[in-house]
Amino acid sequence: MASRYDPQVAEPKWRAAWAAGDVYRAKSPAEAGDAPKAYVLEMFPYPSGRLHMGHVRNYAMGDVVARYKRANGYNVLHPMGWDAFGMPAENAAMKQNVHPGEWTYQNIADMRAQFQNLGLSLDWSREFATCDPDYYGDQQKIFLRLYEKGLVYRKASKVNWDPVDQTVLANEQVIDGKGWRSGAPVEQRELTQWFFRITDFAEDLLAGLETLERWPEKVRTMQANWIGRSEGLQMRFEWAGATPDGFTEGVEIFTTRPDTLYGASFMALSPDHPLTIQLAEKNDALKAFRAECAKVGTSEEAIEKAPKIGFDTGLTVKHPFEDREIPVWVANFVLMGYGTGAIFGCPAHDQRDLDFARKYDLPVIPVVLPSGADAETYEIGKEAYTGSGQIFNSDFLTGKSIEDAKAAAIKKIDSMGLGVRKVNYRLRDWGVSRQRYWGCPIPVVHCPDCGVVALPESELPVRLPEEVSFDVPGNPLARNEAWKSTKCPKCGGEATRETDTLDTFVDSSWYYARFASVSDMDERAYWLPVDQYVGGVEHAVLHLLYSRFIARAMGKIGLMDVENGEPFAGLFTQGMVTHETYKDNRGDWISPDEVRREGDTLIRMDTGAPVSVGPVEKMSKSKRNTVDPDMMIAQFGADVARMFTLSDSPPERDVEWTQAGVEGTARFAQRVWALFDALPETPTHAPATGDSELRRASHKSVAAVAQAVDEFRFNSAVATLYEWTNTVRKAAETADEADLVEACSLFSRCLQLFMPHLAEECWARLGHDSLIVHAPWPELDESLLVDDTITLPVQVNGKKRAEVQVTADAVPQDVEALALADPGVQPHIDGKTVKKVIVVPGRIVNIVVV
RNA sequence: GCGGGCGUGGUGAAAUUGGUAAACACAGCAGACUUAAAAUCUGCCGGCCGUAUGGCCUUGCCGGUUCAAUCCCGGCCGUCCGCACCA
Repeated sequence: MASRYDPQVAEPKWRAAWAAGDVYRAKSPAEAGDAPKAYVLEMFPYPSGRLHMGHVRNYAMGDVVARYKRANGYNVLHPMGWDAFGMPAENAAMKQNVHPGEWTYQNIADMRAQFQNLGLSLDWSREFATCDPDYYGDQQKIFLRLYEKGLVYRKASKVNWDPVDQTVLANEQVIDGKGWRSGAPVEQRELTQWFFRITDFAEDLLAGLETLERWPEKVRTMQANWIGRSEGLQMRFEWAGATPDGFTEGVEIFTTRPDTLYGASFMALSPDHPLTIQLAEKNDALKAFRAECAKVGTSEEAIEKAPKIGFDTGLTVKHPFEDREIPVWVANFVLMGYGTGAIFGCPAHDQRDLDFARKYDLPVIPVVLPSGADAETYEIGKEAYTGSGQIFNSDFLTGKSIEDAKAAAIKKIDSMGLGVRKVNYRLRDWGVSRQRYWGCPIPVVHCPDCGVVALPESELPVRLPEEVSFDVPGNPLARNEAWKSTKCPKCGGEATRETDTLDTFVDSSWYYARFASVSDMDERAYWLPVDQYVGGVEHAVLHLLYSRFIARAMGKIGLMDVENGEPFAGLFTQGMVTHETYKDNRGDWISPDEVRREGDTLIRMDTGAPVSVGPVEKMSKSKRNTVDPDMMIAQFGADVARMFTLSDSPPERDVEWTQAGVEGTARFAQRVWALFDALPETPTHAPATGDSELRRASHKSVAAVAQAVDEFRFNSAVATLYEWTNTVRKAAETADEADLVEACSLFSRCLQLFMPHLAEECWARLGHDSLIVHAPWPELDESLLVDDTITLPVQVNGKKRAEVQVTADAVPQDVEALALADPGVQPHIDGKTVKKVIVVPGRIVNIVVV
């Protein structure tokens, strides 16, 4: 009597066996001996309290790699922990009047239980949460050492202020002018903040991208653009007329187009330029103009639509090469944050400058001549010319190419002592101060006598106070007088603690090193870098850039040592899990489990109201199109849920969760079991010999699965498993027992990567006492991977007309003769001239006739 | 505006990267088993013509290179993503 596979019975049983054997614990370098190491890591989760399908897919992918590496003899580190600081805990505290720590640790307990139900091959012995004092205490140590090295500093600056979360945001965390978490329009505020000197590493972070061969091109491009290197000239324009106080030297500008200096027709200062601010103090009209500029929002649309406006200061500067004066304006499109906050305008060859010049009737002087244009008649209309060409109207630069002219202009300016070649970066230093409670306290104190004083390491960790209230908005630490008041470590006098906490992205930028070892650098050096990192693209310039920076910075203070400073040697960015969306006739979002299909239409289960199907979108609470992993595990088992997230789409692409699809995967699990169930009671493990179709198919399938997994093509690996199952089922009736048992043995070891519980069940059914997780990856019989005879398609003028059977080593002449004689080919070449016959050995024959 | 990706059956997709387009799966259709349903199994399943052997067409559109193009080149169209007043 055939039995059904019951995941509800089998899965807990095997998880218990794995736990009892502690089978996923990473070995120490000494225990590992000669085995190579493999550090496989998925981006650790925020403990929101609920697992979602995106987690399942993410961790299932990492698990395939970890299991594959383990089977191939690697010493694998595959840890799990929690990115546990952050706003949601404080929001919960405000809403539910619960301590953020209590809320967080409860969520961690809940999610850990959910994770454990997935049967992932995780080493839980290294688990930690970033809100553990042990962890953030070490982070404070890192902070202090970076401070000592000058890689951390404090300065007053305009910062992005999120009015909803009531905190500062880093540039990377402002998306379209809105806070990345709250979605609220970000305001500019002047605050004294802590910064990490990431710009010190701009060049290195950019150069390092070249070495990351196992990273997606897309992510590398995004980071390169974010770092935004540009080469140019930084130079000074000297005053022609009046000289403002404090600016006797002139005005510094940065340009990437020194070749167009002869086209300069105005200079523009940022509204926030120190000179502008100084002038505005004595000039009400300019003051009003600055206020006008400040009114324009920071949102994408606002900037896009903002008209270019300017204010003539009445000041003039000298052209460096010519005897002429250039007016100095203030213009709203010049940013204080880039270059020097001042530019020279060359309207002919820059669209913004042209728009500005046309509006204020400033000269437009073309100096780059497109090839084919006539220098006498060439004019600029509404569009600036930014293409290639030859320099003209430019004295000593005339006739040169743009590149040559740039070099010549820089050389000349340099020799005149007015400026130097300069590389500028778009990247800004990383502002890490956050005015929040639930984060890592910054370990310094403010002393009225000594100023900012770093705490000695012996006083770490600086713990968060337990007593905390969220009755009023703002930072609870700032009004916690008992916690704030302390002694200055330098003079012993009364002092107050720093109340800013660190951006939670600091927590996540070194956690992978903490998994490798708590303090022992030897083990950190052994495990790092992470060999395979898996996570979402949304961190392309946030977490992934910060981590690359911190890895380098920690290298400087002796706490990390990785080649090229790169913490992640391989990166894979996975797609999301999506689902159809549903709305009822009132326009409310409906959850999939409230919807029932009746014939061709969908209705609400409770009211019977019609339901309309919307677009397939990322699973989200707001659209209510989520599917709960726990429910899926209860219904189908963890193996099926995991398998399905990998089966239908390439891993980097989104996968649509469908009920029918999961049911298909569940049927597959049953077919697999039926196959093993039908084996003899005690299968004999006589070595399989010979070259039966089944053996050939099986060995080829193992090779195909291995290759697909190597290349992160899990959907293809799954398709191979499906196809292989069909083959074995068809062969089962007639196959030799040894061949059949061998096929099942090979199959179960491949299946283990995707459906580990079922694979264990199958392995046990084959009569093994040991666990399949200890089974090595199968050795292949190479001779079975190549066929003795092959079928070649025969084309006539590119159209397939027949097939011929040939031996694998047949010489082209024989193949050609066979093809020409084939009855299927004959009618198509009869009466025509065979011009040429192309024989591609092992591939195809093409006969060209006229 | 700049940069990048993608476009293949009703659907998700595959194609050893120049060599038989549509593997595998979902949905659908037909049949077997069943009193019936579910489950399971078998067959069909890109389009057009044809009872059929078979023929013609087909990888967003147009063109090119080649014996041969989903793959390479040029030009369009659509779509998604990233960046964006960065001098």
